[in-house]
Amino acid sequence: MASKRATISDVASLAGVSIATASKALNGRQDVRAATRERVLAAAAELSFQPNALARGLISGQTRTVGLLTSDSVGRFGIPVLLGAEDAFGAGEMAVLLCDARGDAIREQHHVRALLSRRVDGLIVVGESTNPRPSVSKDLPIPVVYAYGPSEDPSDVSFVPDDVGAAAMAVNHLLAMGRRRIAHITGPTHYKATRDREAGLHQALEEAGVAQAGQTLTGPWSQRWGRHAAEMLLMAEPEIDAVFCGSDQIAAGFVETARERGRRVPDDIAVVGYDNWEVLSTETRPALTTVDMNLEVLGRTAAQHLFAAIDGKATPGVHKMPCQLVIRDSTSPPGIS
Amino acid sequence: MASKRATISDVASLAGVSIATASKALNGRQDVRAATRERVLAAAAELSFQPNALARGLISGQTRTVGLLTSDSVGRFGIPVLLGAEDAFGAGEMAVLLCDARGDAIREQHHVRALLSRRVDGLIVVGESTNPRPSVSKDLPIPVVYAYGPSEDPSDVSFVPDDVGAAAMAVNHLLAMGRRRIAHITGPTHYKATRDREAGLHQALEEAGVAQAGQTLTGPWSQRWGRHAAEMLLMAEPEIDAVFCGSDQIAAGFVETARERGRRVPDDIAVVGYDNWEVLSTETRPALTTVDMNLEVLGRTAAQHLFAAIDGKATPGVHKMPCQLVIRDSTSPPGIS
DNA sequence: CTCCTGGACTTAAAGGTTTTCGGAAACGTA
DNA sequence: TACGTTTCCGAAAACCTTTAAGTCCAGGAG
Repeated sequence: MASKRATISDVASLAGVSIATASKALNGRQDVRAATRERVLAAAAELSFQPNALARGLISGQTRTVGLLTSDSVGRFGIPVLLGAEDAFGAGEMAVLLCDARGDAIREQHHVRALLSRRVDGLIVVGESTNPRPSVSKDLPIPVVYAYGPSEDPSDVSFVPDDVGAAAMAVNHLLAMGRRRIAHITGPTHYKATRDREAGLHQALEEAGVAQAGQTLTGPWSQRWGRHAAEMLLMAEPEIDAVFCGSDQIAAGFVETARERGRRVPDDIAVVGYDNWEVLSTETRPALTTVDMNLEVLGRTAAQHLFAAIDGKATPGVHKMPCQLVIRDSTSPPGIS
Repeated sequence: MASKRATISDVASLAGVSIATASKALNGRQDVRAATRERVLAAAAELSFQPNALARGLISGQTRTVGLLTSDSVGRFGIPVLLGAEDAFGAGEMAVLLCDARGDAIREQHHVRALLSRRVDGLIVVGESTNPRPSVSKDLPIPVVYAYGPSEDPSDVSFVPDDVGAAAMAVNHLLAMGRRRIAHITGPTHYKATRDREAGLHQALEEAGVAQAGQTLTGPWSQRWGRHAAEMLLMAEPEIDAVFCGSDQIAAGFVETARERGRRVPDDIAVVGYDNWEVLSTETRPALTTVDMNLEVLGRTAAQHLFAAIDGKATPGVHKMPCQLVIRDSTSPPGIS
């Protein structure tokens, strides 16, 4: 459609100057008379000139592009991290090259090579869970930052949510609301998230000198499991006054069954979820108090840190990012709701 | 960390040949003796040579990169489309440059310019709703394909779900199950999706010579609205035996309230949702029969079409992609469930 | 008058790869 | 021996931009 794209030499000849002068004028550098600059700018506008980023990158060695390598395309957790990162980059003039390895190590290596070949300035690897994952490759010529799923190698840079702290915060909230018989329903134990959140629960209970009500119940991350666990729990420990759930899905299931069994939430039993998955947490009745991992902030922070690393200053290690407790009706004091 | 990256001239001198020969050997072209090729390949492997995609793109004019421009980062609908596209590209050697305009036209133009400057080979624009949107720009030197949200300009290429057909299919399913008093609860009328789905409903009812039960109820796309509408509907039209809902959220709300009001689903009232948002459609009781828009397929198709357009053969117009009815328990015949 | 200074502009190299074309060697034929 | 053909390889241009270095000129100082 559009005729051949204009190059800087087209602009230069239209303005009647040399290529070098055109370049200087366009980049706002010294040694160009104001009138000349005007002429060049006018010519560039007329030809709607766009500098070729490839040629520019070839010279400078900087492409102003980063790779974003994700393992779980469809994942609930990868997306916000990705958005946060894209946000941080978009503010400047960075671009994001998106790759999805679908959890396959071979494909991941393939993508890393492709990104290297495209001379990206850095790499963000976002995991599908907070379980540590193999380092993407030992000696890459570019900095790498891990988000959500940390690297196994402690000399890499990783950003993860502070699950332990968040769980403790959630449980402390329940304690502050006067609850003392707190049960725990959560996900599979092969998730580090599960173990971390349980650790946070125990830590908070221990500090307060309160015993956990019943055993921790582990199962899949599903609403169905929340309902099933609710039945078991209400049978085994009928006197509980609070439940800390490992996810909003589990919490939603618990709330539903508790209602059906005639337990009032929050009056009889307070419930805290995890993830702040809005379609669940705001639509249950009552709306769920829940932990928000601030994943967009995490992604943005990871991206900003990648900038720093590109500029030379990296701080290795696993950085724990604070989470936030979103307080809604499911933990209101009795009589308020 | 890693020493300076190897160039083809490093490979050539290590193999003891000229740059031209090295290039030919690496690209598997003629006019190279087998033994020479071996030597070059060995040298490349030893230096772990990666051809510089920038230099390559500069010459060929093809970057093997496409831009993916989305308006609603966080959107439920953009994501699967994006994944499908990424999938189609990843199969070849294409890379995806991701941009999020956050629904801002200015930012969108900015991103288009940046992508053009990076010399992408094509552009996919994914919309946040099926409402037609302004064409991204009149005369772009590269092909553009619109996915989910079509362009206002009929000479552009757009791929959208066939909402009319899908709604008709859903209603025909209800009719086939023997339902005759079918009501409709849906979203805001300023969504084309709402209007299309209602059109499909009417088309199917008319063909069958059946009248709609009550007025169409429109409100927000929320579970809350589903509950509210359910109360109104069960009051106004107590004899309905089926409801076609404009989204799974609305359907989930309806089902919940219907249960509470003592109506059995599906025995008394069959329910069909829309979107197949699994966290809702499979976790309601009973699980929802619902329309799956096959958005990943749509995204993949759009990407494949973009390939074709890059190679010169585009077929303008709005292409309606078929949807699929996922049948679950919420529409089983009475007595089966 | 010469020399110097500094501004405004141009020339040319560099960056890494692909590709065209020409060259050289080896071989067969007359 | 002279010539044509085939096979393999290398020199150099091209892609587009940035930048270091160089040219040219006017004007001021000595």
